[in-house]
Amino acid sequence: MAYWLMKSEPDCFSIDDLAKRPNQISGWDGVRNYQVRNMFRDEMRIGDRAFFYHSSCAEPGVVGVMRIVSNAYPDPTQFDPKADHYDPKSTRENPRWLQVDVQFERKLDKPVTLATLRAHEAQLKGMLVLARGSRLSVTPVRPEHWDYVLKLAGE
DNA sequence: GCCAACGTTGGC
DNA sequence: GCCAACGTTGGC
Repeated sequence: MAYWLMKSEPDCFSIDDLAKRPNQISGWDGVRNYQVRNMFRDEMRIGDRAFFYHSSCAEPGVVGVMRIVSNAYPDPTQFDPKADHYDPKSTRENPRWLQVDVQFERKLDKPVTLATLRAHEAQLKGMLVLARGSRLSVTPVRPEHWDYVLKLAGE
């Protein structure tokens, strides 16, 4: 089983939004980055765990844990002219963008803010979300980093 | 709102 | 294939 970190702007889709979905499952749609698409397709597997990370907000950081519950499949929003992430160059015969389904597992008792992560940079050396200029919305997390972040959350 | 960093596009 | 222009991300 692999570990991941997945960013979302809480104004757009927060961990509480995920927890309120039927069965607490949602498609992780809207990804329009080839590296992330390839990770969905080639590396992510059902049963993997992911941190839910709130970005572009007052307190960016890790706020909860979720589970990957589907394989990669075409993101339907790419075909919808009214959707924010509509891609006119993508077709149903040859879809360009993929998504996976995620299921809410739990919120952290104590969210781990970006500032806290940075304060522990020595122990989290190599964690991609801390890398300078890192903009990927989905990144792999090493098991030792996963455990350490949970420790920072008081677990 | 600013701006650094980075990805994508498209002319050549 | 190069690279300038442009768009996006995301912390601050």
